[in-house]
Amino acid sequence: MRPREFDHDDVLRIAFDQFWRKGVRGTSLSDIARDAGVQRGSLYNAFGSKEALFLQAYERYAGDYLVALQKALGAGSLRKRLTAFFDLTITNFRSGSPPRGCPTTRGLMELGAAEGEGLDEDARKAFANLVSRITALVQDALSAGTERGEFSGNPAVAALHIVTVTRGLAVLERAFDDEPQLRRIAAHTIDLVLGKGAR
Amino acid sequence: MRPREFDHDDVLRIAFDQFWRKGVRGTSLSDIARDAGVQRGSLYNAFGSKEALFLQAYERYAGDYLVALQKALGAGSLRKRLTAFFDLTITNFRSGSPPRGCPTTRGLMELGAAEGEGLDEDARKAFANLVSRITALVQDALSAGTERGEFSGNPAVAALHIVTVTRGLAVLERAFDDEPQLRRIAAHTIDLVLGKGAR
DNA sequence: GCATTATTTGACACGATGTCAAGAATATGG
DNA sequence: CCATATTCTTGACATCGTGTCAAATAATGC
Repeated sequence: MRPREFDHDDVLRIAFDQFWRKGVRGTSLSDIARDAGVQRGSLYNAFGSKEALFLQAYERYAGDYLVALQKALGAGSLRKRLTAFFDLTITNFRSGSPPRGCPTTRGLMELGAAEGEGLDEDARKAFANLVSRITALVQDALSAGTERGEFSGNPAVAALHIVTVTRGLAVLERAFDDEPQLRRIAAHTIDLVLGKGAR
Repeated sequence: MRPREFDHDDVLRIAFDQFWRKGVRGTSLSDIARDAGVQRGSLYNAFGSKEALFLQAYERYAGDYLVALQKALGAGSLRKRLTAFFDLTITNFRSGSPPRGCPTTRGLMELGAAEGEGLDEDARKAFANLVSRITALVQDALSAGTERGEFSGNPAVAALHIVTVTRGLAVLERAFDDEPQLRRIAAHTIDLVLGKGAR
């Protein structure tokens, strides 16, 4: 067995950074190989394909992201927790270098574009998995809020609605580049969910 | 002046159909040229680039779509109108051939992927324009509902929230392929907005 | 009829993905 | 301690897609 000459995780991080900055489509394996100081063929040997590499890089990121979400959703009043959740989401869209946006959502939409080709299905499942886990976190927070009387609806469908809004924000972000507007929508959503909206 | 040997609109329709079915990335100009019985070079001459062709094909479609939306949002009680709006949106995701989803959202996310390249900006504006027009339609419906006492919030931010949910649904659609779930989220959103939710 | 102008056509350059065979480096077994 | 097997690396190659260009072509206006 010949040992690998590069660090698996380093490459995933470098790849994710490139995908984030230039999009999946706009990033070539040559770019990543150059940045990582690895031969292009080695990447194919280690990861299989560009899509497979993206998925692995993305799952790495998703793990970190979920930890941060869990933290944001676990402290303070329900309103505070939801506010922190949206805040983290929106901040995440706009941190780092342009062109901004949600790497997950963008990547998924790009990958899913091709016609049923196997890995397409893997991408779908990976994303569905992340959405489900986020939804579960939100649902837990709402359930806890229910016990404390801060929320009195159906946590399951309410959580799904909230996650839907965050995905919608990821799309609007790319259209408007208007952070205050995103935050207004987020605040309005929280008001609606908690029933303290001006209606 | 030598006359064009193909019909401009026909090509836009054929192109949009291909983009819809295979995604922007998955469709080559050769595909479109073959389908349209036109030489690839002629497409470049007439439309400039793949992105420009997509944008034109997309604007064609957006026009039709807005007409349908206007119709859906103009009849009956506010609840009926919003229901028709979401219904049209979700049905639109799932009509036609796989891989389904919202052509607008998908296309935009794909196009925006590349790093600031000029046309990127055009795409952003085109999409922002569509979102703004949809939002205006929803806002009008809400305003009318306000006068009739069916709605008592801020139509501007409420409309934006509703449109955000539809964009979120477009994303979730690609992850779950679960129409009833989308409809549940839509119904819940309407309940929240109209204040008749179980909360 | 002729020049003008726009379209068509085919060839070309370039870059990206993915494959492959041959070479190189290490671990394992004798 | 050496030989072999196994894996990684490397560079070449095939294929496809975008976009450009010059030459050929076909109407239109004078």
